[in-house]
Amino acid sequence: MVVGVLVELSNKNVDKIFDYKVPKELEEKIKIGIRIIVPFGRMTVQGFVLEIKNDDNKYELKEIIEVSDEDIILTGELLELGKEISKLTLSTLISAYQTMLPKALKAKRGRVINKKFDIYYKLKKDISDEKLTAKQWEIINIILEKKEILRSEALNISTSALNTLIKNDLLEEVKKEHYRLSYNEEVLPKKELTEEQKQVVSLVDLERYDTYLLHGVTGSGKTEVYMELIEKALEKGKSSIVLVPEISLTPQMVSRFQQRFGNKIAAIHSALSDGEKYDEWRRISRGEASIVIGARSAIFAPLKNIGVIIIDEEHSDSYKQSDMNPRYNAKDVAFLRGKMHNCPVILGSATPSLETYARALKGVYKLLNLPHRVNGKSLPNVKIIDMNKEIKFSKGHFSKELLEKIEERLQRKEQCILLLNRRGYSSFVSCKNCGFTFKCPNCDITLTYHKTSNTLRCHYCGYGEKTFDVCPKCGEKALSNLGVGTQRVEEELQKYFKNSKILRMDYDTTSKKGMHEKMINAFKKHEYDILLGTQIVAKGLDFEDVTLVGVINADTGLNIPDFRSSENTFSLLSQVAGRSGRSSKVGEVVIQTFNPNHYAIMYTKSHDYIGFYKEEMNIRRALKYPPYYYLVNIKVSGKDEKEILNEALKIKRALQRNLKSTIILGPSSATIFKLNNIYRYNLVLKYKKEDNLTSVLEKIIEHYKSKVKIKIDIDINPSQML
DNA sequence: AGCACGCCGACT
DNA sequence: GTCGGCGTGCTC
Repeated sequence: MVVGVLVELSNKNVDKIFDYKVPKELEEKIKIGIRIIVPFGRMTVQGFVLEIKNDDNKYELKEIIEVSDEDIILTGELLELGKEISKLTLSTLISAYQTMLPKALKAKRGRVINKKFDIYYKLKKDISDEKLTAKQWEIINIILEKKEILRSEALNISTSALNTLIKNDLLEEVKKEHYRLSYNEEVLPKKELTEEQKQVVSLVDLERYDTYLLHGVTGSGKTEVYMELIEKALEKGKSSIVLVPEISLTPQMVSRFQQRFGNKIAAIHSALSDGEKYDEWRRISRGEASIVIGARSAIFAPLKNIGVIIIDEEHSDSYKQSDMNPRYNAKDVAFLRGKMHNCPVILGSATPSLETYARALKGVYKLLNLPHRVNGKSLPNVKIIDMNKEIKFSKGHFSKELLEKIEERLQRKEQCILLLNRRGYSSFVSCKNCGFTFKCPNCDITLTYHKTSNTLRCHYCGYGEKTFDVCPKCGEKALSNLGVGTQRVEEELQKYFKNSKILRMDYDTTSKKGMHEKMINAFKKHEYDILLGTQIVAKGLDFEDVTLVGVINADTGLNIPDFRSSENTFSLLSQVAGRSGRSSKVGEVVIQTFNPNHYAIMYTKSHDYIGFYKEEMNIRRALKYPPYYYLVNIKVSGKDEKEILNEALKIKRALQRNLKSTIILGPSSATIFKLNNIYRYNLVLKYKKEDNLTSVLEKIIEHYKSKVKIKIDIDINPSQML
């Protein structure tokens, strides 16, 4: 027997199948999709069996050393998906398979994560004639009652009694696999759907592949629609996948699914340990869990017979993996799986991405609308405050009006959410005398001030240094904090409202495991009056008593050098506005901005997605951006600045020679030009239709695959252009 | 990835 | 004359 093996090394040079002989005694363990260990060059590596073939002895083959698994890891569908992803993203096949699997199942040497077993004992024979001590009876009685006893429970009664029973051959050992996570089986009765929701559900055909866009305003009950569709699929014996942008940020969503579907769900999030992820994966693969909720990678859940795939907050850029290969989009994978399983894919959002909405208008996706909030509640009233006028009166970050409205809520014992948009802008230290700012010596990034540790830190490479008293450039004692940090705003806020309880939620306070959920629960229980935070507070939270949402600085996101900055700002503002007035009380939103006439802000005021869409589409058309054009980003990076630029220019010329209708921009230095002492140039391609694009890009990859000094990263349909 | 092969500069 | 620099190529 000969097997075709894909080895663990992610390198274009070994991105192919290597043949190995299988020793007779291992033959019966061999299946397509399991992992094996093979000698490779002078190394020993793990790999996946992708082919089983007959001995054709073309040349001397090495033998495989060991079979690593009992069960198949890569099933037929996953094998197929990996091939598609590798083609779509121009990445190695092995990198595609590796991203599809939990860490414990990746082909890799090192720490092995094992299944966990519980040991039980049951009776081996009739014990009626046996003479037993009191302690032994205690153990036996439990077995008689429950048929078996957990080893640890028996040990608790008496170690020696248990050992005697085992020695006398009365007990039989039973091993049962133990999952590291457990779910509550209890479910709550489901909510009755509104007419609008019922209508939407009825329009989805669960018997065939199609993509639907569920465009529902905040508070319109999209989640109820998802759950109904999942239930319908479940009735047909089918499973489902629900993707959420950042599952650790949406514990409320998970608990709602848990309450409806009990232990049929498997929630995969980054807070799980590797062992827990491994267990969840196997529960899914064995069909013990049929509803998978998770972030991007959950799209690869090894479910059989999928009935519906749901992508919530579909506009979120977290569905695109942009930091490493394969640079895939979970939405594309969802379409592939939808086709394979012949089931619908539902994209849900209050503010769909322009690409998605354009396709829905063209009829490529079916458009479903939920234009109203449930129970006849209206969207909150949005007030825009021009901070240009305000700045003369206030010294801090708050307008008079926002402060008054917060005060009102405090009086009425209602709650507020305040958003500090820190994206692309955080607190940095600069010299008032000479303008000097601290930058990272490895990256080209302004260092961020961290008050707790009194250090300046680089957010990209982690570099840190102690803060100075005097400016290192001019020697003046004129250093000051600029920019807005959540900590500073919190202090300011506390000064205005001495007796209020403020909860600050940002990356620093929520990075500890479980903290995020704890904070949300505490706020829900009204242990705090004001929730102040970054993006985190904008996402899908549902608090009854929140009647005011304040946006402290709506503008920062607009200044990011990315063609999607308006879209992202509109989306963020709309999302956070949607947190207000979700129950019986009327909600209000206050947006502070220095650009009160910017369309992204104006359309937020009128809750007018369509208006925003039309205006933004005009800009995209004029500037030749998606959805009118497709983009490809080619990153050329390396240690030698001149050499990198030269190579980038060479690539540009090669592209110009081979592509007819593509616009080629650059090379331009990346937004972060120097990162960890590596220089980066970007080439951007814009095209509508270019038949031989893939083959041209493949040639470039091929040409650079063995060059150590120059790295080429290609991102097709990039989510951001940084 | 890791390791050998191989072809040019400064030395016991 | 040799040691060792690392650029290039190969791994069933």
